[in-house]
Amino acid sequence: MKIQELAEKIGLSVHTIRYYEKEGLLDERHVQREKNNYRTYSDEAIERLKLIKKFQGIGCSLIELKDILQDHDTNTRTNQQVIEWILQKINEIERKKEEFDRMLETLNFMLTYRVTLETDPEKARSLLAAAKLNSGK
Amino acid sequence: MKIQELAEKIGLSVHTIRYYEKEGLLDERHVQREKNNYRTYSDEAIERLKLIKKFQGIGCSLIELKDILQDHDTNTRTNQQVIEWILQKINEIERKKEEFDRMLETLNFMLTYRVTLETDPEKARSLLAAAKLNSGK
DNA sequence: GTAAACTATAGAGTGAACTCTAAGGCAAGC
DNA sequence: GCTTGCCTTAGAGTTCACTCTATAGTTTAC
Repeated sequence: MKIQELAEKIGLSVHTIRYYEKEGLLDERHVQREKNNYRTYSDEAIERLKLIKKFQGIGCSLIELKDILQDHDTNTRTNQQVIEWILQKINEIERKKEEFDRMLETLNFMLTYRVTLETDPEKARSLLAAAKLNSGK
Repeated sequence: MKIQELAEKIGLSVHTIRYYEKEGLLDERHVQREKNNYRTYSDEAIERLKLIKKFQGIGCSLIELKDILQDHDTNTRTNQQVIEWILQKINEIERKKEEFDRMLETLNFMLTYRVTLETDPEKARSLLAAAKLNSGK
């Protein structure tokens, strides 16, 4: 498939896809050239780009991904190093999930405050005051 | 308290704190000027900056935060709009948590693959092949 | 009283990840 | 065969969130 088709399939711009290639995130398994110099993408390219998007979603940089996503036979990283990285990422995500839970609590309080403000501003202020006392503990 | 003390307390640089002020994330409740033009920060500034850090951790931009964190009496946003924003954020976080769970699955698979590769490369390749079949379903 | 350490400002520089532009080559439809 | 649209490249521009520099004024410690 050609670049635009791929772009539409995965929701990236053609610019971004070419940029990722330039940054070394795609290799010959994902993209080849035709006689006219046009890029042709394999189905593996779809999977690869989806994986990149996933990893980006959890806050990985492109450089990090480049290092890690390379096949085991290219030896910029040893298998042990990759295992270390994966374990670390798993840990990071666990911690982020906890952070999200704390954030949900904060947002829920903000919501209660704002909703109360609509109907009973007096009560809202007392909620705020109570929260301040709690935070100061 | 002066800027450096605040910076040390919350783990930001003095540059960043001044930058946040310039971007409208702090107001007179958080920072005032002394006769010598030095900034003095209230305890509320600590809370505010901690909150900003929290929100940043879940991927909010500073512009977004500026809009939302302003007190209800400043009317760039109505209370209803803020409530909408909070509900949307809660939703976003719930979805992100799901994404994290899927990501953990992916990472766990990658880990299994890499660990297997250490001891039994043949088996590792069959894991990969099985995964490809599954992804194509 | 002077040197070191802090404060202020304006504005330049950085790095990541795009995003867009210009200038040209190929391809498909009429 | 020509227009429209997609493809190529190199490289410039953008945005975000800092981060740093230069220059100058103020405060503190000895």
